[in-house]
Amino acid sequence: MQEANHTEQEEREDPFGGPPMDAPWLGLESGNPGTALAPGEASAAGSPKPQIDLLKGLNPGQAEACLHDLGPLLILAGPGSGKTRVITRRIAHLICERGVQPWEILAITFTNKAAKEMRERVEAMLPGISGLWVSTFHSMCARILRREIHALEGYTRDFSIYDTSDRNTLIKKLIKELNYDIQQFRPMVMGGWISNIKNGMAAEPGEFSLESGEGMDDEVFRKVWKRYEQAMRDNNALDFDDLLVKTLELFDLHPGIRDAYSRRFRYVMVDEYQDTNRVQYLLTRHLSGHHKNLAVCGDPDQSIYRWRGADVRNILDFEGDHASSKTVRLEQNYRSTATILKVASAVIGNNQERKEMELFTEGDKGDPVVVLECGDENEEATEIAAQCLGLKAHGTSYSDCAIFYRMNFMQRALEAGLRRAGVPYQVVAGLEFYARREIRDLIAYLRLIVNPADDVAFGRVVNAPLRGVGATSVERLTAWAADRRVPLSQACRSEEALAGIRGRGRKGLALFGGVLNGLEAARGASASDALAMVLDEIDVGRWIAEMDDGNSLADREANVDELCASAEEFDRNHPSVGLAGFLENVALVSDSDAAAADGESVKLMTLHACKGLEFPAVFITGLEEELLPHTRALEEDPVGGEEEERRLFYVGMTRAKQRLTLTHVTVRNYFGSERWQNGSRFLDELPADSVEGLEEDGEAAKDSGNGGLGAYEPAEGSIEFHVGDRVKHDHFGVGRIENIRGAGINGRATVAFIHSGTKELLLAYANLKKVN
DNA sequence: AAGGTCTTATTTTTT
DNA sequence: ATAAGACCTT
Repeated sequence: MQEANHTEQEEREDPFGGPPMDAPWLGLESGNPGTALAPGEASAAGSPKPQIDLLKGLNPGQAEACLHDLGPLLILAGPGSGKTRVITRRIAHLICERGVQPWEILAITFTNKAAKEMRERVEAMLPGISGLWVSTFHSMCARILRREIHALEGYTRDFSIYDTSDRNTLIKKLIKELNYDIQQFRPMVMGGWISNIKNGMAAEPGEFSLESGEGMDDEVFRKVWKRYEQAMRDNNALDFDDLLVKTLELFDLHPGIRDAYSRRFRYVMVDEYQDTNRVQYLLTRHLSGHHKNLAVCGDPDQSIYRWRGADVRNILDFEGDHASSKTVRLEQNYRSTATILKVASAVIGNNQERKEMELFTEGDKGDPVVVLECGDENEEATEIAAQCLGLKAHGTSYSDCAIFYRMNFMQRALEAGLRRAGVPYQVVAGLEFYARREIRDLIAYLRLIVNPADDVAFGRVVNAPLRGVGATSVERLTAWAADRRVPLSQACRSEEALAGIRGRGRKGLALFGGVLNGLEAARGASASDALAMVLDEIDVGRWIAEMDDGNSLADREANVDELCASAEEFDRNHPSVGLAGFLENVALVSDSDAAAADGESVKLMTLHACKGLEFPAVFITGLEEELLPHTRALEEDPVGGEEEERRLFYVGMTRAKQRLTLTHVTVRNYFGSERWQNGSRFLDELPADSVEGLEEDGEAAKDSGNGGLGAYEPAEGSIEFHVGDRVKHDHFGVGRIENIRGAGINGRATVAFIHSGTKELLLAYANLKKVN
């Protein structure tokens, strides 16, 4: 529109109307609005003074990366090499020593959690700083689009952001409308393809060979895809991939807009660069295109999201891609023992597609890595639980322990084992708050307020609470609305549309129309006010009382309260941003870091979820063929798949600071049936001299049981206890065994202590001694 | 429009 | 084994 006329004009005003940013939707920006220094003040006062000496404690490589000024920079950062430190110090250095203004720096991370951490660390060094952009690709794009999307045909700044499930809902509807069988053409699969294409995994839909291999499927797919794109436009909605793709489109179509951004960002930094996909690569290129001061940081060996479109080549080819780029290797590790590092390095050394790295540490050698073979997954769980108890007894906190697994189903047996042993645990990641039904419905109401064209949101709530509006009524309404190219939220308030619908459905739709009318007033309201209006309008109390999912009313009430609280908090932190900002926050900022409110508990997570974390004691379970390398990864691509699985294993191992234990079982229960498991090929890659409990050449080299290290071998089974024995316990004193149940590692004795009462103790840890 | 039965698929997950 | 979802019945 106006932009089209502008494009030839090279100069364009700063898209932000001058620093600092005027719409800190997502808290992307450092500095909170209340205390932020106006940029004028900052420059008038000269460069801000850092709280610490910015180069203090940095090793030569770190310092070099930190001091790098102009031109492309590749930071190859091994695990535990202090890369976040380097990035944050470099930001501070640019601002303090080189006179760079905060708003001239863009730092991109992969998760909101990482962005938050980075922002906090910069703020700690430079209190009061404001205007710095630290954000994820998605948040950044959402922010750019809110400002610029009117330049793209068919969208307004009130666009909705669809998550994966919204996307699938829409695709399902479209497949049905096209009269295809959703059993044959699964919405999820179709959605996945669309996403893959957008992420640049395939340039054209035709390049996808579909499983059934028939040309028909390809045609169906194209039709659905096309229809989907149209529907998204009609709904004024963008999915996660669109956020990036549309921004790219915007830059391609409107060089003036692109230039305004790339001029503004004198320095661009991208963290976890090994996980960028094609679209992110192109965005990065555009944004850093003017000044060419692009610094990327990452580790090819930790690229584990290929299945999601990440392309390691982006980092592997960085040097070839950017003439005169400088490369810094961060190879000193500050996390793990020398032994763990040696083992991990040996394994990853088997990968071909990588950059050679020589990790080293000045730390201790530490204990050998322990390999444990267990009978089945229950024994595996019990064994690990036992080790956790043992570690605890020796002064390690439960929160210092973490258990990783390749697949989620393995979580169950582990949980059960920990519960049996009384070890407190916490599953990291888990189900998100916003995935709950009542929350999703309320969000859909809010979305509908901001973006009346959002038919998916409409479909979600038109009959929630129940108004007697069924599939037939909605279909009728949809047909009417489609003819007139009008959104459902408008159609349901049209007399004419309702005339074509009979009975309960008509009444319900009219009722819903009334609700929407009542919510008109919420349009310009703050998040919490709008939410309050929704709650009032739909009579929440009755609604959640009638709801019949597996959850208790109290849970649902608590969830609603929590949503209210988070809306209020958002309003407090972002005054004058309003409802649209809150919705964006909800869509893009999953509150997984809020769930990480740890405590004294062992952490359970998938190998993917462990990236970026560290723990003194790490257990990696399921080192078995088919599982770690996972069969499906190998099927897709035997070589690349194996390498990616090896990287996954490497990421897991390098989380460990002190102790690393690897477990595998002989029989594992898979979806109901038992499966015999062979040890993982990766076990053969462990250097024997640094590992304990490894089978030698297939012979079951059973435990040589030498104590000393990680395995707190429970009393070695050497001491036999019987009912009636007098025993001594370090803490409880002397007592008599009343009962024994279970055997081996599970053995528990009920002991009546003279001074401490009767206790049931796990023989494995109680460290009981016989006394006469 | 709701309830009951049957089928089906179950890597990894952020945004 | 299990759970979610689709289909069919009332």
